[in-house]
Amino acid sequence: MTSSRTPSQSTDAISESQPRYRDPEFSAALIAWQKQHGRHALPWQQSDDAYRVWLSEIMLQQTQVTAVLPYYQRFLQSFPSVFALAEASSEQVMEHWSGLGYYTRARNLHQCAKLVVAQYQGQFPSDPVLLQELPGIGRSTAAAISAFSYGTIAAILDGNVKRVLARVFAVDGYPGSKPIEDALWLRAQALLPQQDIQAYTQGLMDLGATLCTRNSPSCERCPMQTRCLAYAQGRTAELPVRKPKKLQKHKQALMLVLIHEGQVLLEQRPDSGIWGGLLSLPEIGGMRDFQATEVLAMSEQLPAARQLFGQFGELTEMLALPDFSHVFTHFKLHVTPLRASISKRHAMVAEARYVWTDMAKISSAALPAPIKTLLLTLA
DNA sequence: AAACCGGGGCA
DNA sequence: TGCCCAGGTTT
Repeated sequence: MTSSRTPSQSTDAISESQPRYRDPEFSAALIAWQKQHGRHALPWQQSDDAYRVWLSEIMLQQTQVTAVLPYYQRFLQSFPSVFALAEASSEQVMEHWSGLGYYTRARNLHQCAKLVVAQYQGQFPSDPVLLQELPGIGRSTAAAISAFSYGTIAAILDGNVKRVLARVFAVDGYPGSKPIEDALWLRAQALLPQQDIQAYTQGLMDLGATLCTRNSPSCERCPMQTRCLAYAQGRTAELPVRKPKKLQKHKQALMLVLIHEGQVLLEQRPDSGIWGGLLSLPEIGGMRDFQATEVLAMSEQLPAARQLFGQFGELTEMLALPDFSHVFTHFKLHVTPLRASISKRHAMVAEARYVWTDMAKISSAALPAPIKTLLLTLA
């Protein structure tokens, strides 16, 4: 089998096992640019103390530099070492994080400090593989910490770096997808310099944060301009490829509007789930997923509606009111309100979760906004 | 209103 | 293992 290999196959096999896309000029240009034009005055750049580097990297996840600055300073004052942080109470830590957002970061931070003290005598490991086992530290953050603190040559790949690489190498496809992300990690690793890893890593971050921005990048000042494929192809606006918008989920619900002598029938919703614990209109069949192209098959549900209404009075008429919809974070709810009239209200209410409520009190009742709006138009 | 985001958590 | 989410900010 080996003897049948063509020369080109052999070459491919070799290049597979070695870093591909090697390009020493890329790192050289980036390092030179960083030293001259990059950011050097940030507080966490004044030390290679792993504790400070780690703290800054965690704070900078999903948070901009300007927002982090005051928190970083205050945090260091109160917790000057990993030991101080490990010994602090959760309340103290959360207090200092309060306002930064993404509070699981703070919980992971505290837990991580305790682990570093317990497992590593307060010394953050220099091996990115070990760093990555700690809570709140992923592959990219581990590489950044070890590079800045110990000079370890390891690749980062955060959102800024993805954007830079996708543009410079005109990488098509959504960078969040597995194959594209894998390809970008390969690039990031192959491009690593043999020295100046701090300036290189900082340069990647600076370039993405200051010049190679999402919108209207400053290509005229970019050290990569002559080698940027997206620039050459006039595609900086379309690269990196945006996340494919996930198709909207739709749910439908049939809701009953039973109004009699100035009162409306409401139902207490379960504590969990949408509109948890609020009063709402009684619902038939629950909220069901449906395709946007489908038409609500209301006729199938009319018997159930008739039966429910019948518990509360002598049904005389039912008619569908106009549909309305309401957008939630994860789906769009389409509601068909079904209006009923009764000639006489039964004395007994079938279940305690149903309550007759004065229409005059609707505006001050704890109802979901779209339901309240509907009822107010009927009042 | 819609895109974006590193890591965690869960199918 | 791979996908999706929570919980924020920015455009």
